[in-house]
Amino acid sequence: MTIGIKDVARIAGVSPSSVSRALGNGPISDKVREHVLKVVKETGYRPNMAARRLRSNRTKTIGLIVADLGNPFFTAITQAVESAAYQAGMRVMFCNTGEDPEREEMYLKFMQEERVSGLILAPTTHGLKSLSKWSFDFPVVLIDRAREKEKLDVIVLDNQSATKELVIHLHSQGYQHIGGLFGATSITGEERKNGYIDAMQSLNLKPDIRSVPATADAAQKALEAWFTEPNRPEAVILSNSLFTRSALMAARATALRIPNDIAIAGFDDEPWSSLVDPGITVIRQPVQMMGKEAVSALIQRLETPDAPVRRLVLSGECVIRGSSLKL
Amino acid sequence: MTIGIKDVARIAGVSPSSVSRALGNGPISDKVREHVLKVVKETGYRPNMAARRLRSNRTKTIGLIVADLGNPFFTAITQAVESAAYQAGMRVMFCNTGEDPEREEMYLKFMQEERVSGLILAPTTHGLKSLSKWSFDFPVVLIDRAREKEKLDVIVLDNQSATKELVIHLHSQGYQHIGGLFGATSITGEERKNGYIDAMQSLNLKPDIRSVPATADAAQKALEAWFTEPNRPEAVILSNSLFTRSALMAARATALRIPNDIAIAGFDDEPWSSLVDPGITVIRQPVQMMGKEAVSALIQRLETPDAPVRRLVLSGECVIRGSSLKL
DNA sequence: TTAGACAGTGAAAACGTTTTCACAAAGTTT
DNA sequence: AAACTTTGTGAAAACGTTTTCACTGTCTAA
Repeated sequence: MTIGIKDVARIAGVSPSSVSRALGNGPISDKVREHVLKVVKETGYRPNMAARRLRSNRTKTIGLIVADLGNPFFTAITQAVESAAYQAGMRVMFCNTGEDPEREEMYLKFMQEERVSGLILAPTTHGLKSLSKWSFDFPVVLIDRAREKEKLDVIVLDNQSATKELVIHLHSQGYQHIGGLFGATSITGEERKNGYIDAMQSLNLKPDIRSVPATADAAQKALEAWFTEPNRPEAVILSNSLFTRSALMAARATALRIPNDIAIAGFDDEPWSSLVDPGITVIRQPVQMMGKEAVSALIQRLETPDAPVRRLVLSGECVIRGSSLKL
Repeated sequence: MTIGIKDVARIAGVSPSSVSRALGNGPISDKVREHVLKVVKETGYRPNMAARRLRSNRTKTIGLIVADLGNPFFTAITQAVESAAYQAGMRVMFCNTGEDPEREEMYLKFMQEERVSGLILAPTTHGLKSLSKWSFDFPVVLIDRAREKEKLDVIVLDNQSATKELVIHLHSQGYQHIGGLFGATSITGEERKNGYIDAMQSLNLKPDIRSVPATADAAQKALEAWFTEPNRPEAVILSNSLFTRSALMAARATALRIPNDIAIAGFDDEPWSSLVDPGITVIRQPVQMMGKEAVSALIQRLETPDAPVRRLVLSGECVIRGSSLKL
């Protein structure tokens, strides 16, 4: 038998309405408020969120759907979103699709059933493309993954420029045959691939591309094969940190030294990027800011639903380490 | 204007009760069920979870509170719990305390307000000690962090034995002066410390201990100082992967070679543990199983609330790599 | 003083479901 | 054929809050 608002009201000698007002910020005298809050504390009363949400029709909850919690990029996003939401007095309902469109769809439905106030979403490519079929009655902010023209608010990295920077850096070191391994299941991988192609072409270099699903195994297998081909690349760009890890393992398996035999540059600065020897050259993303801005965009959208769509494009920072230098 | 169960009922030409029964598994004829489900699909009706939970008094939601999402151990736990819960037809409400007792308390309150079906908790030391003050009206399972005698179901690693194994391994390599750095804020750190002391004493070695708060910075500072002392240890045991990372950086900062100048062994087998050179000797925890067993324990407890308390102690696996060998 | 505005309060309606209850129709046992 | 069960259905109550509405005083402006 849990204690309800009526019990508190009875004990405090007031009406349930007054208790509700004391807990919220309705019009109430200081005297009654204090007294009620005292009783609330004494009784250990905890409001029933389900009832509260049903009646008030406000959930004060932000949905967050990311594609892969195993990717440190997304755990960092998650932490940033949670902390920003917390500061804004909102809760986060967190879901992880594991790059699986089916689970993504399930969670999207779920968000609708929960009647979240808003949603922050890092969709799979499939999800992104079918997003127009949905009709959400809450604002949606896309994070990390979006196309050029979306009808939603968007927070992304400037993938094109970031990849270009990596290519130019490798080229400036004297590498000519620069390969690229890109994730086939995310729009991010695609954008980075395009940036790579552009950059290579403007340097009069011939692009050399492989695409694989976003799993460490697939990447490693592809890389090992690639590394043992007769005309393997001198350098390779990896479109995410999972792939970078795989590249290190593939290099080890095929007995290639970094950067002597194969130079390496990738995305996402992880704790271990500087621990391995040589350190890995990476694009560092402003993850904290991305999470914070996503929440902020959502809140702005809630305040002004009809404001024009915002697209925030952030720049990555190129951190150069030994893995990409020419010895 | 979102569509409700009454709208569906009207369109289908039945009563709301029948719609409810068709969606749940109440007694209903196949004919009506099929028809209703068709209308549900056509209209895109999404049940209001708040209303459903309020009336049915069942949330079908598992709360999960972990201490540090930045720690890959906990992201793995989170993934395992989510996947097990999903299979059991339950949702997960996820929270991250960041080792902050205040936030932990807030989230515990929150779980009560949400009326979760059950809670899986990795508490801070503070939270663990004050747990008896709370009265939850749902089952609680402690994961990773619990004392010897808890009145709750528990899933933990055999920290004592695992640490002992590390000590014995280092000793068998010929190391005598083996130090230990342990987290001061978790019971896990404490248990590992005790295991270390026991093992050292039974080998007639003198324990040499440092304790720090569970942050990379604190650990690195402590280690750098330690590594430059005149009688620094020949080998050091780190009680979590954050600390292991810090140890690598501290060794680099003080120009100590691993394992020549300082041998290293720690907890948690992370992707980078084998990528660095030399690879790190670690205790690998059965993370998947821990998450799965936690959900399973919770569900069993829900089914048989009065069954005796279960304490599941799992063994770690010692993975030996170059960082702990004697050259 | 009187009228009007205003602040504080309680009773009761409302939120969108599920569940209880009553009942009719159909089946099953005597 | 009578007396039970069983099955399927709809009306209405119930879940625990917030919000609307009406009302009582108190304060302010004329």
